[in-house]
Amino acid sequence: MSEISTRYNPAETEEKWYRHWESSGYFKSVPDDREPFTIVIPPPNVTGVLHMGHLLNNTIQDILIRKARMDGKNACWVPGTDHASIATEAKVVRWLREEFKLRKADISREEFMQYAYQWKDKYGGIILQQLRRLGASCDWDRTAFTMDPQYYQDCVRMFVDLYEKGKLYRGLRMVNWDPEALTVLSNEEVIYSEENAQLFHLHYRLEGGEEGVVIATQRPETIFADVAVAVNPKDERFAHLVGKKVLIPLINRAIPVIADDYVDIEFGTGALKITPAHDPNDYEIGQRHQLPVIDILTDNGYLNEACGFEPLIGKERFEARKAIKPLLEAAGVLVKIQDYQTKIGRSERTNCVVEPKLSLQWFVKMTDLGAPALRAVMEGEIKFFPANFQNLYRNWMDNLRDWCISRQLWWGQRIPAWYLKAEANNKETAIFVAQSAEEALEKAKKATGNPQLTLEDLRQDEDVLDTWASSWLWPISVFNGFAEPEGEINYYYPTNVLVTGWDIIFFWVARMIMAGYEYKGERPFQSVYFTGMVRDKNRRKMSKSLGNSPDSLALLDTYGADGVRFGLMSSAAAGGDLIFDAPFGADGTILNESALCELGRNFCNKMWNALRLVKGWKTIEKAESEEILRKNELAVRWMTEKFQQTLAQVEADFQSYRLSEALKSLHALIWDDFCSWYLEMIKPGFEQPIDRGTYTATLHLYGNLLRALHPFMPFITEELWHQLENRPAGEDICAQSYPAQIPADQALIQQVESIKEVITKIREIRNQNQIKPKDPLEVCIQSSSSARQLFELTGAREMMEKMAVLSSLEFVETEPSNAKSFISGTDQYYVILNKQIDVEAERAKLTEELTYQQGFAASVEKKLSNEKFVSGAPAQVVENERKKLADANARIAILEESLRKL
RNA sequence: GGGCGCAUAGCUCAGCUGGUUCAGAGCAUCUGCCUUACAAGCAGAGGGUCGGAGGUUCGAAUCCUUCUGCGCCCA
Repeated sequence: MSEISTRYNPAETEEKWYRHWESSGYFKSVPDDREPFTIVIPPPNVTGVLHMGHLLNNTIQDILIRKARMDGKNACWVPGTDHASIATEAKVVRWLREEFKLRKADISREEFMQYAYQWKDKYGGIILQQLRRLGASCDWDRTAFTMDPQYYQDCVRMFVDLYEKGKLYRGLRMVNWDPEALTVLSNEEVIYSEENAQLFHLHYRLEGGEEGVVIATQRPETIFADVAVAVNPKDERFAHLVGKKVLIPLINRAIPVIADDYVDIEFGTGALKITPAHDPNDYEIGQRHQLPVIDILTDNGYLNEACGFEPLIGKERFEARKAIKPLLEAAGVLVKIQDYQTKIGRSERTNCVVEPKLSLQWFVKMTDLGAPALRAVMEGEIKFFPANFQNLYRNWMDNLRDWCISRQLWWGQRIPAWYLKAEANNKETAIFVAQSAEEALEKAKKATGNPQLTLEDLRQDEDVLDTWASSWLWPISVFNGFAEPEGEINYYYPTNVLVTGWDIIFFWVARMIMAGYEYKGERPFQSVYFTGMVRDKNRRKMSKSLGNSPDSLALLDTYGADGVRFGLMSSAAAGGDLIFDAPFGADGTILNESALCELGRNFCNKMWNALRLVKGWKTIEKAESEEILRKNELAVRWMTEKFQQTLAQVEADFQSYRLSEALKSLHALIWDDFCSWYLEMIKPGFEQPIDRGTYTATLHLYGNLLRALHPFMPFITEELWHQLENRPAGEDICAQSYPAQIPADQALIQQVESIKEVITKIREIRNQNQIKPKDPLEVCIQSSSSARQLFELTGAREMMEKMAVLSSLEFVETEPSNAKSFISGTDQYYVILNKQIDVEAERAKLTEELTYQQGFAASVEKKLSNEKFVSGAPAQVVENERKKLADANARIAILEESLRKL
């Protein structure tokens, strides 16, 4: 035994087993006659690295897929990566600058794409290697990428299809504009945070008079784009001004005063300048009142000619804000400046303040797409875990706005729309949306009636698709469902469950549901398991930029994949955030440590040492005595039933995706029931052998535990599975079936629980009286029918004698002297002590217990004497109460008797 | 401003359909053990008015109302 280390070494085993599993083809899936169980991975960014969120998310998927595999299903977990248009493009741009001293503007689109693919080939897919370290049992042959030629083609096909169905249009809309990256941003890419800002109070003079109105604005440089001043129609202060005109300071352009409910009477001065080109709300108000739009900013955020105020033309927006202040003061219109806090949106990538901008973009009409997607979730066709995410989902689906899917980037699927070169940029009237340039040309020839047109006369839209507008096709496209709708997608689709963070419920989950119904007429997945966010001790979301996230690979090194998986899962209820406990060092940097993962590592050690114990036993054919045999047989019976009891719980937990609960049940079963109780029950004396029957049964039980745990902790279970017994080739645990469920014998479990309770109470008395664990004790049992019944269970007496270390265990009619007593159930036990009992202390203890029992009995009696309870409550509940009362009364009788004798 | 959620032991959280598997787990704390698999361990213990108040019910941590204190999403 000395040759086996007392510590489990994950580094040695994990790589070995992963390689073995992969080369054995266990993770591969091809359609067959088994029931499929499909998961598509939420594709991580192709150039991303494994972070804590990935660890959690992919551990959950792996647990589900391994369980399904062991359940005999055709388990298929499709891995892949997302091209992550804006994030990757930003990285490529930086790489070009740093490695090649190139700016994006210096090279052609084609050259840029070549570099981008180079970058992708070099750094892409690292994360997929890292997922292997975690144990992820993906079918790697199916690895997909959202920019694969086939996937690209599906996006084009989708675009053309939506356009032809009238569900896609090109239009001028308010969008989030990043003036530095020069692209539209999705809402998700805009990070809002509280910042200090200033509220300028400006006086707008009434046309032809001195009176006027004071408005409050945070952006005085945009006054040149004002087209109105709005007040609330209920605001009496300004009622007389509505319909009149006021003059914009500095340029004295006249604009109307209008009334609109949007204006908050309480905020600022109650009067709001309306600047449709530079504020989304103002734009909507402008639309309502048919006001013009004056755009005074260039794409990179400089004031343009349209502002009509010479001194500021060509100034950057924030420069202009500084510059305008003295000018306003000089003009006598600056009433005051007020500091205040407001939410400012910045670009996730460039940290540049996002500019609302009116821009010509492609939009998907959401109303038609949203209806079936909302219905599916509300009617439970797609189930959410936890269910209350339905509310969040509905809230968003009820307020759908058209989806801007064009991005001014190169890295992505280029929008398949062509325009006539003869028409000016962004002024196109003729749009040809087609699968290819050639098709577009045909359409153009027809539409224009000009057969002389050539490809040279056409210009393709410069923009690419929003990343989500490709990833919403993921569950369909990874099975080539567009090109081969009758192919294997018919087998794998709809997928079984999607596992993802709730933060992308709108961006991805909702849209996949829409795409599913649009293109397959069917839900893309049966269930969605929402994971929580992994947060640090201060409840901040772990992120690279905050530097509060441990290095996930370092964690895997320190605790092993199983240790990390356990640490994450043991406290990650579905939807609940996970407060990860990695502490910070003195210098404020995150330490790659975790008490949670330590628990997982300790658990591995525990199982490892259980193996060392069991494998160290010598066996003999027959137990040395009948007593040992009876004890061991009871232990095996009990452990078998206990296993079944927990297994039923685990299966139920899997049904409702309560994976943390399932893991905790298995942890308790293995650590407490199996190691602390069962192994101690059957453990032979020092250097003593164990009977073969018990030994074989123990190996079998141990194997069952390993199989039940395997989905959660795949590596150590595989290692122990093979250490436990010599297995023929191919008998790997990951290809075993999950243990079969058989109803557990609850009565037997209850009887052994009673025995364990007595053992624990004897140990407690040992502790209190400083008796060494190995000193044998004499214990007497007050004779009663219930006590005799308990010990009629074969092996019960022997089990108690061993576990409590007793020299004798006898029934008595009268209380022995010099004994400490305790009550278990309704029976009294006496532990004989070779010393004088402190009578007063004993009396006090008994009296306290008696008082409690009497109070308890009284409360139960009161309940039972309530006619409404007896007639109203279910019979089982009433019966339970009667039993409680009877037991309490029995205990009271024992206590009173004991007190009398003292 | 609109919506959603949370409050249970010192900490982090379970607690599913209202009822003895209802007041739980892990960590932390305390006591005793280097016991022959494991000190990354073993045997025990203490600790809570389930945020406050009211209501429904035979019965409430659980359902309803309200207050307080915190999150989050959307505008």
